[in-house]
Amino acid sequence: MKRYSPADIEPKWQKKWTESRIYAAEDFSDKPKFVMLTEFPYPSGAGLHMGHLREYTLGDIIARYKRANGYNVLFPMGYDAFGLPTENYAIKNKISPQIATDQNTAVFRRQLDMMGYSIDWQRSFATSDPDYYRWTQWMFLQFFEKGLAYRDEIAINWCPFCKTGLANEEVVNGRHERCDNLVEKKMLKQWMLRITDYAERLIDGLADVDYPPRIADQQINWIGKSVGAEIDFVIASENPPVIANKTSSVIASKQSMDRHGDKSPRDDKITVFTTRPDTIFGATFMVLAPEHPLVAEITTAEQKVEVETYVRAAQAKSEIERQETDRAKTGTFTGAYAINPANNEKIPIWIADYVLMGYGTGAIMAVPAHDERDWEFAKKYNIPIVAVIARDFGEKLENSKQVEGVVVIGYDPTTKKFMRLTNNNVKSGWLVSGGRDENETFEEAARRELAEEAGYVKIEKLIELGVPVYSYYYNDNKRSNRRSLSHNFLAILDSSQTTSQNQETHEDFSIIWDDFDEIYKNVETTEGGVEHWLHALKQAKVAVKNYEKNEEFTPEMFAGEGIMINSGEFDGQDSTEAGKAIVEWLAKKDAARAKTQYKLRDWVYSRQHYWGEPIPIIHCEKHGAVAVPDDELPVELPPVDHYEPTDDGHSPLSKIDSWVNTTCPKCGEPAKRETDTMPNWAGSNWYYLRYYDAKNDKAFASPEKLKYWGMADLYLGGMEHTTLHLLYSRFHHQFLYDQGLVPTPEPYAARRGQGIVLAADGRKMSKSLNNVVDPTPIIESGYGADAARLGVTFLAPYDQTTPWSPEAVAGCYRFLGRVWNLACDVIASDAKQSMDRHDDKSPRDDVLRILHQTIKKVSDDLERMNFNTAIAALMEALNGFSKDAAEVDREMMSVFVQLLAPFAPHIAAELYEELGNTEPIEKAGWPTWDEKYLIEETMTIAVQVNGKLRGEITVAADASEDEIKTAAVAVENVHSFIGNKKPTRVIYVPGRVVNVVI
RNA sequence: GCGCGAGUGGCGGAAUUGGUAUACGCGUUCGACUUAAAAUCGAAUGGGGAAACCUGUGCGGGUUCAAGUCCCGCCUCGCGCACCA
Repeated sequence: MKRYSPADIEPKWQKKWTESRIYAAEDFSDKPKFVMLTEFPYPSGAGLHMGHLREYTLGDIIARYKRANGYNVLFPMGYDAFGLPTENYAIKNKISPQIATDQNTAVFRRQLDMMGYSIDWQRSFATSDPDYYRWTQWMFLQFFEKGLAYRDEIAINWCPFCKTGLANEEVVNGRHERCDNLVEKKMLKQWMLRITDYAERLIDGLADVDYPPRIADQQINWIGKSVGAEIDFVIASENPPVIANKTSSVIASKQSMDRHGDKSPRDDKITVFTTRPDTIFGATFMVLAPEHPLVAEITTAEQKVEVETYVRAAQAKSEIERQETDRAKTGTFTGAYAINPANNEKIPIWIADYVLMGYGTGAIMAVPAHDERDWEFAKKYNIPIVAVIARDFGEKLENSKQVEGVVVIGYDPTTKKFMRLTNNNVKSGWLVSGGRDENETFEEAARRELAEEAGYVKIEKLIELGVPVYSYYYNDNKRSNRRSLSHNFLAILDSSQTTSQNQETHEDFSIIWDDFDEIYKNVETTEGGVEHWLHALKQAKVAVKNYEKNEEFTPEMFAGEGIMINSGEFDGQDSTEAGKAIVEWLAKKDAARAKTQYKLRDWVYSRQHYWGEPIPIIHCEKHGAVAVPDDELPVELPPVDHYEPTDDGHSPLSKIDSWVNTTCPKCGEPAKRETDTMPNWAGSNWYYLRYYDAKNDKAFASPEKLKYWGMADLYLGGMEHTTLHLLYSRFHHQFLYDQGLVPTPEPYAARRGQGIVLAADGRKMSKSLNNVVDPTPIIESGYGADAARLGVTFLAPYDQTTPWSPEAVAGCYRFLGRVWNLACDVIASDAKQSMDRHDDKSPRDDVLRILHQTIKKVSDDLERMNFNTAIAALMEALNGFSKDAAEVDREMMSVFVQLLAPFAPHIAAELYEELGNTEPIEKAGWPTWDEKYLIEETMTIAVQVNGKLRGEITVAADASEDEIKTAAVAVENVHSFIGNKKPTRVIYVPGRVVNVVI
């Protein structure tokens, strides 16, 4: 035979496969079915890239492996053809998008064929085929009829470069994910899909499918579920709102002028959404988003100019600017007040751009003690901070009796040292602390304890260290559990009193003065729960710093759960429980209701472009938006002279009067067609279903075939689609399921994301960096498709982002050349009819063992999708074979080639035939291993002394544990390490290692 | 800031339940073949050391006869989200 030459054998086999249709999937086959779905390509002008190569090669490996294992495999392919890139390509090259699509899909088809993929091409289509998008439009009308497709005029994301509206998911860091241009806000009347109705289902459905955690987490995160409550705050009536005049158009609205005059107090309320109703007693102000409709109504005359200025400034800020999180908080007071429904306190209403109109109600109750943003804001504008949740330290103890007390940290400003008490044990110490007596304030208790325990009475300044804390302990004397509410104080001592006086009650205590780090460490060594002391010390450190800078001490912000304080009847309750109780309590007064919020927004479904599915709606003056009747579908794209998008928010279709003007399907009166088209994602929402019945012209697919094929068993795709296509198509499918149109609640049984192939320099491949590697030239340069397939698979685990390595393909090519040469040798010699040779430990046994080990390893690795290590195992096997090449016969070589076939199908098919097999390799099934060939006569065991490797022993496979241990100790090197010491233990791990412990 | 993941030779990466760290490939060095080069084949290859041996999986501790793997505390990088109340 000749040398290995992929250029000769690959096209030959590709032609055979196409002609024999050997990879066609069979509807209703008796075999178990397996749908291997890969994301279909967007047929851009650039052709197949490395990402495609990796994804489709992985898909093909699995498809071929499953087929060999007896599955009826559907491995389909289509084209996601509608959308901006094709339109831009067409405009640039002055051809129609249809022609551009035809040209590009032809290129893709040729390139995919070159790779030898086992695709069932009978079922292929492009989403821009009218036969296909007829059903895309039909499905849109199902949403429309159920009220899940609706029109709304809202401020949407607008890409000024692409001149189209975008969905939320298409905006990444304020930029359009496709063209990377900054996105603007624009008011447009848009078609929307009510994906928010499915928010809960989209989360719940993840429990029933096999997605990697990072994908499921990312979707859950994006949906952004928050459980909380809506609470109404009545606007205080003694501040009559000013009537805005006509010139102040920024905040004046017609509505506000109309509504002023006759309003009941109940109407004048601001509804907020909060996840922390438990903190409501600490709501010391409210904040409205600058765009909030009530801003104009409530602003007082004195504040009008300031508020208008602020609102204007907020509007002028770009989305990017408003999203910068490290920006200092800004805002302005409206002059109005609201009543906190929990405690009837009058609290000021501010506006600030850290509150977003697009989430919740666009208004918040601000609780500065327990929310970082509110805390920053309150600090800046000197708004009171009221703590209503106390930190809860240590483990909760049952049946605790509540006690109250103080902790006092003494500080000497002259020496800058902190005080601790101790007795004989100098290592540890404690802080001044004690219970509060009846009729005594906490501050009085603090002064008394400091005097009694430490003997200090002159205090320059006593500072309460923020929020009181709870801690738990067991009281030895009373033999019961205690829960202690402790107020913490920093006592800045008066420098005129340099030594302790009056130390009456506890003369056995002595005082130690420490630097902060020391006292922190020494208190820490005290037995028992001192967490709350450490917390108090940290607070004291901050307070000292403030004191030295002559600043007020601002209590810390605490956003966690804890115990209720300053909250009326709810005091002492656990905040989690109290939150629910407060909502119920307010609900009885009709001032609150439980509410779940999602970050997910409804899906902006309109695009102002030519190359997409026309939205099949007719606008009639009498009947409004009317669905195009089913028998008139598809609404085909009319030919146009200019495809360029316009700036006015309308698609080029709007310019074709003959197309736009039609009649109303309901009344026959003149009417106009909708001129917006659907987004790129519309076609990919359901394409997998079309593969099940691609030629059907009565339905998008027949119920029988939908039922037979069911869910896609494995869906391989890019991580970048997790919150785009993957989320959208799950929503779309769930809706179809609810209408009884598909038999499964989820579209994909399992999802895996392949990693990105970076350029060899470790950066992303991009035209601008000029580091793009195309797969096709690699094949054409002589390495061939098989080497390219091996190369991209061998690089790294399939789901890992990794740099491309041209040398890896060269290495794989060498490997295939060696496989080829070995097979040639086997065929040429042909002498070894030596199946019967069974000497002990013959070379033939070695070769057989290697073969069966490899069958096992490759099978296991393929099941776990460890493709790179499966290839390594094949390489190892070849290395082993090469050592005893004379022992390898045709049968063994055929099995090896079968194992190679999913990865490198062309060379495998060729060699399988050359090795004398009459049936094609596709009919050969998958090899199985026999355990009896795996058994070795001897085994090598490592010998350690105290866990360090000191030698090796080779023993018979059936040697007893005692024999092995004896042999291990006898090893000369081991012996020298043991010397005359006696081993205390000898540990034997079967088949692995002996460890001698001395 | 929040969520997820990862740190192992010169490089990509291996390592079932804790059990001989660096499989496999690339690169490098030496050798064979050759007039020569390429291709191919063979050998070596974590670091230090002549060797015995020491040392070594991001850093610091811990558990264990034994730690890349488990626990505690950090650091760095990547991805996603980000003023979401």
